[in-house]
Amino acid sequence: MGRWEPNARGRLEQAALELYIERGYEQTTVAEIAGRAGLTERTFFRHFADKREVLFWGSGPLREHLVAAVEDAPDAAAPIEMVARAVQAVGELMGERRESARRRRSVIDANPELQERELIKLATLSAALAGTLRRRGVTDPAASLAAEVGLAVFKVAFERWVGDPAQPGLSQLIRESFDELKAVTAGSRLQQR
Amino acid sequence: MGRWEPNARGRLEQAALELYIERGYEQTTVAEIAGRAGLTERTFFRHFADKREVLFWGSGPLREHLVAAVEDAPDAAAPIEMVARAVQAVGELMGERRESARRRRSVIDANPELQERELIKLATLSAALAGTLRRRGVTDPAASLAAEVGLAVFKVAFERWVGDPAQPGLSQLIRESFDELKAVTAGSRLQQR
DNA sequence: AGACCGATGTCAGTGACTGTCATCAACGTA
DNA sequence: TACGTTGATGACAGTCACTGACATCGGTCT
Repeated sequence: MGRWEPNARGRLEQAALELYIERGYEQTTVAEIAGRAGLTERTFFRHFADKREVLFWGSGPLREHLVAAVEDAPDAAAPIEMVARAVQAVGELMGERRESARRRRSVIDANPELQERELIKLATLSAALAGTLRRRGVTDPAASLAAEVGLAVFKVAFERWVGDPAQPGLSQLIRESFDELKAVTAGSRLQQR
Repeated sequence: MGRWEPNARGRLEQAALELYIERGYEQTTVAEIAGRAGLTERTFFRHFADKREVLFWGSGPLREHLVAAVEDAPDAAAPIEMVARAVQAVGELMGERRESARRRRSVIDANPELQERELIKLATLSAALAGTLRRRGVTDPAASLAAEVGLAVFKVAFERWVGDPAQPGLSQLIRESFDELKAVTAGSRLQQR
């Protein structure tokens, strides 16, 4: 057995989530989180860059998953279709954990600092998607737009999914939102020259 | 003459921008900003909620402008068209100050904290747009999507505009990006059921 | 004159985050 | 077996963003 209890990182993550839910994000100090995990404040910052990051480390694997899905899409697919497939794949992963997503979401919704972090994580995903599209030969305005728009669709679908228990599964909501996107952008008056 | 030099807020803003450019955002302390403006640190925080906000207070008027443009759009216009008009209007406003936009952008690009703030400001604009659309009778998935997608288009156009001096005016880039959006989302394989 | 107001200064905090050095079990190696 | 190395942690001091409370003092109103 090691010198310390195993899984320090996991204990910190768990303690942080609990405290953020119990008292709110701002009312929780890093020292309290570390204390509940049986560690010191300094150690917290060795595992997470800052107090917010403990809620967002999962976005790394998410990014890899998205990128892989775009890389694996058939050549014949249109760019937006590649993105749609990737977003779908992620949606199916998250679809399992609706309750835990809702808990996490309630914490984030209550604090603007956390919302900022969430947005930059999404922007990172979008940039990764756009880069992958470019590597597959999609030229630039289209690549950025497809990635950006695809993530916007995901965002809208995800919000409906966590916000209303009466809604169907995430996968289906994403599909519906992509259809809605098509309807919205096909507005006959879009050409305004 | 008043007891103090006038325009404290403006002096703080000016001093902050200068210092952020000279030394970088992180290397600048609020005390230094206040000192250059002939004020104290405490006074800085009376004018700006935090060290970043000094770069972003302009987004308030921007929001009002966007919302007004959507409110003034003709009833016959499709939702995405209302958003496109609003974004165009804003684009024409900013189009004048390309150099100052570039300076500001270089500061923001160099610091993730500032990028986070920028993103949440954009999200606020998107939410305001969506709310205005709803008030005009657009139902919800469509309203959110039109707002979100419209701002994504703006973002892409804006990035090209500030990033490459060889690009045409912002107004034209926004028009082109909306066209590109239409092309991208019209991909024949979008229906993936 | 005197009461009040509003912008600023002063000062003493709290808490996030960092740099640095010490500790000590585990592990490899002579 | 002894010994050097490594890696995760603790201890501690420090910086800086941000806040609350109270003092100051021209300008303004009555």
